[in-house]
Amino acid sequence: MKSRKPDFIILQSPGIGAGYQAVKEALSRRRNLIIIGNCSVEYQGRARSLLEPGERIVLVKSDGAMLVHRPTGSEPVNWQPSGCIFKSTLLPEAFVLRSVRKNPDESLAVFFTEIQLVIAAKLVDVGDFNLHVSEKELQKVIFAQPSLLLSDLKPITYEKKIEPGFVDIYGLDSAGRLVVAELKRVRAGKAAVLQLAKYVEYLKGTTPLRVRGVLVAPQIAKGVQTMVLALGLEFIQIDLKRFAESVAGKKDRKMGEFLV
Amino acid sequence: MKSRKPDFIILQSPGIGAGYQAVKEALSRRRNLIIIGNCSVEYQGRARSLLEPGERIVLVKSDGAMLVHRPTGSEPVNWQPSGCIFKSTLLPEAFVLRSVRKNPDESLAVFFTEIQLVIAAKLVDVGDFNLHVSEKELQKVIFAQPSLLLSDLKPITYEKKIEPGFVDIYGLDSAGRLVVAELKRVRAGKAAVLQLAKYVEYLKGTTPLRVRGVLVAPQIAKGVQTMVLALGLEFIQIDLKRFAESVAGKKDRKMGEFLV
DNA sequence: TGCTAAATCTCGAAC
DNA sequence: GTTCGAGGTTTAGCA
Repeated sequence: MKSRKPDFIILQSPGIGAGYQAVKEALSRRRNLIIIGNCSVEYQGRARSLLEPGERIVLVKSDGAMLVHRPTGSEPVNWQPSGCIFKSTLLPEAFVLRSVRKNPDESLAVFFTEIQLVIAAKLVDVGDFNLHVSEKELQKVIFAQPSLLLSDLKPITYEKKIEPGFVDIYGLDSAGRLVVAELKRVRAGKAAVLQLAKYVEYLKGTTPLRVRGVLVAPQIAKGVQTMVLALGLEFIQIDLKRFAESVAGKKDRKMGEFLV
Repeated sequence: MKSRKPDFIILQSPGIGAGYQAVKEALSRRRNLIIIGNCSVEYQGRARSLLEPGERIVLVKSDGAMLVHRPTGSEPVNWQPSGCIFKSTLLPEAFVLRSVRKNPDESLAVFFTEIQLVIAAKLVDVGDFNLHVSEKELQKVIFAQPSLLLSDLKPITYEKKIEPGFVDIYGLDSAGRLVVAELKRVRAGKAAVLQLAKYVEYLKGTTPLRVRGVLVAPQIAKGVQTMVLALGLEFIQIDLKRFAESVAGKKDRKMGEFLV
């Protein structure tokens, strides 16, 4: 196991002057920065916000992204995306870290009156990230193996653009009907049914074929099943785990091809 | 200026054994935790993901929220919301931090093979957070001062539930017409117009009154103006800054009432 | 650049 | 607990 010499700067309770210097230095070196301290925060841009003083964790990433985290909650209370420009200022009683971007015009300012900790670190991270079984992957799997959905489905295309939106799966069944499938990775609700109905209605006006609207999801919200029937649509329940296995199988095959 | 004695534990390159001990201790004490180290990450739940090894910043908050941040990007690569249950395990070559929750059934596991830094901190943060000029605030301001929108508007209610959705503002004008206003804080697009049209069509079927559909936004997407006219609707441009001032005014008044 | 739809969306409120 | 809609949504994929 190879170990890397840590490239860290750690300052404990440096005071706002030394903290300011360390942050400025870290920003110019494009280090990852963690600042813990008492601060208030102002945001101005698409909206405005004001956060009264308190102890927070401020993350500044090497690409310029900035996050202000309170001690609880999974979401940052304030943030700025990557690609922003920083301005740090030392005032008599506070160190101000300001991040600005254009389009949209937004600015985030953190006023530190007390700094408990500054960490500047150079992190190396080139690991691959893979997320499986997105809706798009579902589309591809069903397109490649339509029998997983309907035994007699001959898919024509997926992600087909029609006037009201994008149809997930578009094909023909053995009875010559046009099949329009709306896929949901999560429980299908009213909105999904209405979307499908919209597609079906539109297509009825553009083709002489009979149109078959199929809602595909692992689950359907209660009460929505009756709506499906009332609108002359179908609901097909799928098992995401089975599809995940199909995705894995496809990936393995692809990897095998790559290795040949 | 009052200063608080920092309640910190800082461990630099503790090794996975000592790191494991420190993390376990910090979790049991409900501290905020920052772990920097080389790790791989597995997520399983609504989807699945696998993140290959690399150096990351892992945040664990006192309410059980957990975030895995790569050195770039404003969003965490993996996360788990607050209220999760942690299980930490020490393996021969890795320290595993696992967060589990039910409903939905999800688990996130971080495998540290190297720990560069562990910080456990007790943070105090009770500062108020105020976000101004949200869509809801717009509604309230217009409801309180309808003349900002239309000189002759008598609002009846806002956030009115009708069959196709929620009408932002609902009122009468001096000509006795039912006014339905759809508010957008950002540039209004096709979707906003269609939503408004849907509301107007629905209401025409439920009232003998004439119905006046008003789209309210700081800007309108190009080409959408013609659609507004074609559908017999109106577009009213507003200045968000003016409304922000009204919001501020309202807040001041409220604060004044509070102080009396 | 702009638009559309998805997201492990998250968050809150109403029912 | 479920559902529904908003969000400084963000993000990714195309036209």
